[in-house]
Amino acid sequence: MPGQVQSIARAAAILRLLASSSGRLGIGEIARSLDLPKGTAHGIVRTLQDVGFVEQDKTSGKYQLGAALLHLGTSYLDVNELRSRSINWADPLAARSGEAVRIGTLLDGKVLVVHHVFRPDDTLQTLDVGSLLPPHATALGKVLLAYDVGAANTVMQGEPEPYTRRTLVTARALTRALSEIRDNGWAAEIEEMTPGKAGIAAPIRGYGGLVVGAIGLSGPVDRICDGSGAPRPTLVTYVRDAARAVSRDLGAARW
Amino acid sequence: MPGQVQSIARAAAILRLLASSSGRLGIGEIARSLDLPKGTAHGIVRTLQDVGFVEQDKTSGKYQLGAALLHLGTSYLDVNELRSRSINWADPLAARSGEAVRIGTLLDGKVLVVHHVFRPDDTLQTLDVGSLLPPHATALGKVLLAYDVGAANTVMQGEPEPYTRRTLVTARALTRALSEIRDNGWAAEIEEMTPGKAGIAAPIRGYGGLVVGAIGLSGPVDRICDGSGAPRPTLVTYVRDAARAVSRDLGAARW
DNA sequence: AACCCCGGTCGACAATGTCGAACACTGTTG
DNA sequence: CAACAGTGTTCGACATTGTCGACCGGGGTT
Repeated sequence: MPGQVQSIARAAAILRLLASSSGRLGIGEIARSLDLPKGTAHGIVRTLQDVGFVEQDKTSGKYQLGAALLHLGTSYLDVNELRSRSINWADPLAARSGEAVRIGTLLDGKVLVVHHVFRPDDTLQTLDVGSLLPPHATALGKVLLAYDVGAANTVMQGEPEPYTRRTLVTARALTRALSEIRDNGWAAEIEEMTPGKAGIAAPIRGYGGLVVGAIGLSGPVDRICDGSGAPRPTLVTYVRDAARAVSRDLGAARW
Repeated sequence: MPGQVQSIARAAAILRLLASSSGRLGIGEIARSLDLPKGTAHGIVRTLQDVGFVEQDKTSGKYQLGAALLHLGTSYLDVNELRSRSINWADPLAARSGEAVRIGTLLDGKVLVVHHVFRPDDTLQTLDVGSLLPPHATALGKVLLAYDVGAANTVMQGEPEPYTRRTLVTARALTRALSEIRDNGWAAEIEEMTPGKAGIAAPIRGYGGLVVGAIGLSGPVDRICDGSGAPRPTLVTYVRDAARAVSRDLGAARW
């Protein structure tokens, strides 16, 4: 495979940098972070500004992401087949379970939320479509890792952040959990990300049976789990049924 | 101002092309649309694919927007000051008025929705944060045009699409409407976009008094307007109050 | 089997982007 | 009050870099 177009790769790196370091960055900081000459960085940023991908704060002179990206991002949602097929099944799942439903896919080793249905009868929730969740501490993420050995290895190379006492951080614990998920066909997460919260998720398969995403619900641990501390079987069934339905819509043969 | 970085400008054009022609495009179509040699287009697209901005459908070989854009888009929302300052005031406005509230800004001569609060007690609504609205047929858009002569001229150069019989399409009608909006300090739209729907909007000013966005509500015409067909004064006051509050938060001196 | 369209590859050429020094400006510091 | 340390920005010479068009291999269709 021939090489990349250097300037475009650099432009993308600048955009990612601006996205990660939430807030505004000066041209000097950008150049330093990416190890580029200031002049070069400036040229790239200027064209990104011309096309609306970054904006410049007039008073401070610093740069931030631009409005054009918002439209591109939502345009992605329009063509994303995983999302469009999921919508029909996510709403019923939320209604039946009474919990918030999210659909995610793997992006760069993390979980990208492509759809989100609020918990019924609860208003104050923030939409987190487009946000990235940690793969090792969410039910969605663990499902996705279970069926993507490459990503799973990458996560275990790094140091998984311990959000709570129950977060799986060692490679041993993660490997065992993922293997169990593969056997069961679904994953649970109980207070591994936030105390008092739990989640259940199952894999969504696309054409050819490949896992292309995951669907899951999350809520207070005392509603997700039964008295013995295990996920309620009825909820698990709901989630798995929804996952199978979406998979069927996506053209997965018989899952 | 020195020139742009050619390849980046081209890459941006490809992304916009993919966003507009909703669906997948082949490399040939891309090259033809932008008048580029196939080889060149391929190199750019390949790089965009490597950074996750476009994805390729394995079976058809066609390209579409990639997942990384979704995250960049929402990252933009996180740093967007207009949006973050608006949120505190959009919810109360929706609650007081009982209607859906939207906040928009001008992008490329169209209205980009940066925040959206659903109408209270109504569930089935689709979130249109990130979507583009026509400037000449929405209350938000007319407000923004009224305070941006450049964009207003551009819109009038083109041929404004007539959505309904009441849509303003001639330069004369638009110019008069915008002038009136400037005098009043707010705008209304009654069945100019969709029959049976109406909206009210007011300008949001940033530091220095410049108009940086607009806030408005929309709903069924019989709830927005009173018996005589004019927008209800109480609703207009609500909207203007909210716009002033946001402007104050943004640092506009006395508006 | 001949054809046409597709996406992908390759290598030569020069247009293109890169680079580092210099500029104008601001706010701070001695 | 001047020197300084920052900032974002400009410029022009150089050669790296991306562009370009012909060519390859494969699927469909005719």
